Amino acid sequence: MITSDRFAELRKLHGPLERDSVVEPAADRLRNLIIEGHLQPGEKVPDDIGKEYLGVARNTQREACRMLVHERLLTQQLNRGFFVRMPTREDVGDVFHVRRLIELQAMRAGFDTAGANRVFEAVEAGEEAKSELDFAGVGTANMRFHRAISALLGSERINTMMSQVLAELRLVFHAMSDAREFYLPYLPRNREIAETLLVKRDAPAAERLLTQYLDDAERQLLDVYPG
Amino acid sequence: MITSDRFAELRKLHGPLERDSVVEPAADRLRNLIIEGHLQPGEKVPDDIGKEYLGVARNTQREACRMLVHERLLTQQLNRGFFVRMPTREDVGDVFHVRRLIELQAMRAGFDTAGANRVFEAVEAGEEAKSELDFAGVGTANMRFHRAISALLGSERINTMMSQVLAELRLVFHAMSDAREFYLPYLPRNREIAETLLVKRDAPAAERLLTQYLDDAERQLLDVYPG
DNA sequence: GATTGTCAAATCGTCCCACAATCCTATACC
DNA sequence: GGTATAGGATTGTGGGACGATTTGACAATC
Repeated sequence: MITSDRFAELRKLHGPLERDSVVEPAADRLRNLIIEGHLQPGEKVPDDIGKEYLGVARNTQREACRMLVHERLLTQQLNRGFFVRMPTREDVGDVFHVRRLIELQAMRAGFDTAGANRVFEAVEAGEEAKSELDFAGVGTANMRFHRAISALLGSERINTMMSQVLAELRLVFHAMSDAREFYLPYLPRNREIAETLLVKRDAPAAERLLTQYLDDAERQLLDVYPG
Repeated sequence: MITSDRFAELRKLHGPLERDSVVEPAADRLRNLIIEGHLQPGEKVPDDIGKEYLGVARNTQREACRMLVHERLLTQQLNRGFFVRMPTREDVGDVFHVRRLIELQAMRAGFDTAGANRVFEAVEAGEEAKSELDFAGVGTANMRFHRAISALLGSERINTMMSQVLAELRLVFHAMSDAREFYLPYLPRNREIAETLLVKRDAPAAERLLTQYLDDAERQLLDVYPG
């Protein structure tokens, strides 16, 4: 259940909302609330977090929610309101389907040093988070790694697709009881993939590694994810 | 410039708006207005088509517009309102980038008879439209063909991505002066691709054909598309 | 004649309130 | 114990208000 205190508290933490347009930043905040798990999958998004946390009117919050519905982070049930999306097992399969399509193809794309750097930065961010036992950070870094990988394709559209798909995947983790350490064993594999592709420049091998990675992650996830 | 008469006229044509939720159907109508070219790229979407054409309040129309911004059909300029998106040349390149990613991969996917049927239905719809000199119909059928192709991948997410990308491509055509007959020469190639893939079952050959198709279409488009 | 400055009208972004439709809950009844 | 029902809460949408911003015209200045 959601209490007003919670949002008053968060609002105090994040400060008031200030920028030119109001809807986008409001949507950003809501998105973060969801991605970081402050709003659990299945949980209702009350109609007036707007006033309490975001400091925007009901209409405005609705616009923001509508955007997040479009991003598959929320669902809307008529006359019942907005809820944090609860991905099904099929959704998980589909997410990995898309990831295979994009990420494996990215292995075959060319790359420049800037792109390679972003990949390695993500790898290192993950390892650093691991050393600090910052599990949320590990998850974020992992997302970043895979976004960096798909960014090698150099398509703005694909980047946003990938961001959305990975955000949706976060919902899956928040819907599981114990997902904290899920990504830990995958960190070394991230590095291996990065080095195979970007240093050794053995794309086919990297593709095989990534295929294994995705297969393993999907299976492991589906093993514990409730229907 | 937009006149009220125009929307009154369209409203009479399309009838009043009726369904459970109101925003989605309103967005659907706006989307059609754009896809069918009644609203030209670059044109402003007045803040109150809502009342005049959609029969919804300003707030509601805003929500609908916001959705279409998310679909890349509209852009929003602060304090100036919503405009039909005007794709750049880079956008065109990126659209084809995504299409290659998806459609070429679809050549390698398996398929069932239902999927194959949808492809051939689209091919035939195109040929029929051609025989009736219905150029708009040819364009629609072509969209349908490529959606059917990418649907072979069997991913809900990819289907919607593809729909969006193709809708965006329509903007490109509406932004050109003379795009009527653009797709005519591509109809036989659609059939050839379909038969190579689904009847002869020569996926590599189909992939080559489709690669050629996409390369040609992109080049031909960029040749005439203004910067 | 071109640039700049000013001002009014139009439009936009947002908030606020109203009200019907719907859902939720708890109480009463069988 | 289960079902019906009434009342309250919440949602979806309409419509208006108001400040902020843009736009376009017109005057002032270089």
